[in-house]
Amino acid sequence: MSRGRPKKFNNDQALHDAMLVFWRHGYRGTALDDITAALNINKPSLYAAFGGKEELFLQVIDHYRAHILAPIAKPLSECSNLKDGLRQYFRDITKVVMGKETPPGCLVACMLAEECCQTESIKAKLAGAIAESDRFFCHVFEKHKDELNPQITPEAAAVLLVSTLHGLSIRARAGASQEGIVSGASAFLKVALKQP
Amino acid sequence: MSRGRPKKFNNDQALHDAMLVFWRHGYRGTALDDITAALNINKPSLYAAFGGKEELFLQVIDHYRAHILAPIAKPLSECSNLKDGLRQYFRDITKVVMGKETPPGCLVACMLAEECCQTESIKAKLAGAIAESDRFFCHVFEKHKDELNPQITPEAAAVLLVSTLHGLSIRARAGASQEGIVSGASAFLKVALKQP
DNA sequence: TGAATTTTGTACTATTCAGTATATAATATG
DNA sequence: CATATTATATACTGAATAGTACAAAATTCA
Repeated sequence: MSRGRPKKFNNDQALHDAMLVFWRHGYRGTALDDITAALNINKPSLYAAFGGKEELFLQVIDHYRAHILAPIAKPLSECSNLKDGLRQYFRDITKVVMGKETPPGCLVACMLAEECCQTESIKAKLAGAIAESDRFFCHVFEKHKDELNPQITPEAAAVLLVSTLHGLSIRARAGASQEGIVSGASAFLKVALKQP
Repeated sequence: MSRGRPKKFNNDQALHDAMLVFWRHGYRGTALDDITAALNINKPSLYAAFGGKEELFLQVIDHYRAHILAPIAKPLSECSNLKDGLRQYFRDITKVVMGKETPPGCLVACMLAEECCQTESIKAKLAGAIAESDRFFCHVFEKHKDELNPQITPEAAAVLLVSTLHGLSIRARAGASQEGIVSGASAFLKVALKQP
């Protein structure tokens, strides 16, 4: 064990809990005291571990992408059949968007709407996350181009998919029913894939 | 003329200017001092005319819907041809979403992402705005059902359209290029309408 | 055991912000 | 002209908030 008084919290768990607070209350709507209360730690500990509010938030976004988005995306990148792969993906991602186990909506989308015009580093990080989502889905659609509606390119389909999910996030944020979210998601599936 | 000292500002113009401030900086990100500075009035005047921050914001949303959204929607509700009507609508609405003359994104969508879990009255007002958009587009699609992709119902098409625009708002908020926004919008048009 | 080291806990500071009290200015009416 | 009335301007208050100073606690190592 290293020297000095032992830490009473785990950095990764703390990041996860902080994520949930930001996710629910937004960046501006979250006070650092809300976070220290949720994590049951003190402010100096928070600052020592993560830096100030802005730096903490940037790390929260990384955590979100690695621990919430990536596991859902992985099966899609490995699927042999686009239709089934997307179905599974939408099942998983709408569960997140609807906010049954986590706060509603996509964290990236919601925080971007709020904070984009305020803090440049946050805008850049969130914009980067969207760009990577675009690239990911574009790659998936290129790989399965034969299953795509021939009216649209893989690039456009990726933008449409990501935008649809972000729009559904807004809707979930408004308290939309499960039906509303699912109907939007399945509408995308129906029109974006080539019909047999 | 009425008795007493005359007002130095016009309520509607003030609402418009306040809208622009909220639109750019968000609800939490806007200080009342930002608004009084932009309108060149004092806080007691603001309170006398509109009430506190929350009440002012609710009126700003009404103003936005009446003066930004409604004029764009009107031609669509009167068009005889869905394809051309939607094309015109997307031309107009993407101009707003891209934020050339106004701040980027849809005000309703962006403020909902930010403030939904905080202030119940604001959430209700914004959720109501989305519900009305849904109804509007659903009505339009029902009227022109013959032009719609038969894979989807008018209800689902309306949810998909509104969600797509909200998602593109997020994207615009991230600083997306005009191409990115337009490609998403035209992708919707290509897949949502019946192909000739 | 005692010094060095790292984290924790408490208390504090400076700033920002929503909302208000009070006084003053400008107009209409009698 | 005097009074009532309405709006403006300045200054203030109390609460919240990001960030920090400093001392106490807990651990390792010599």
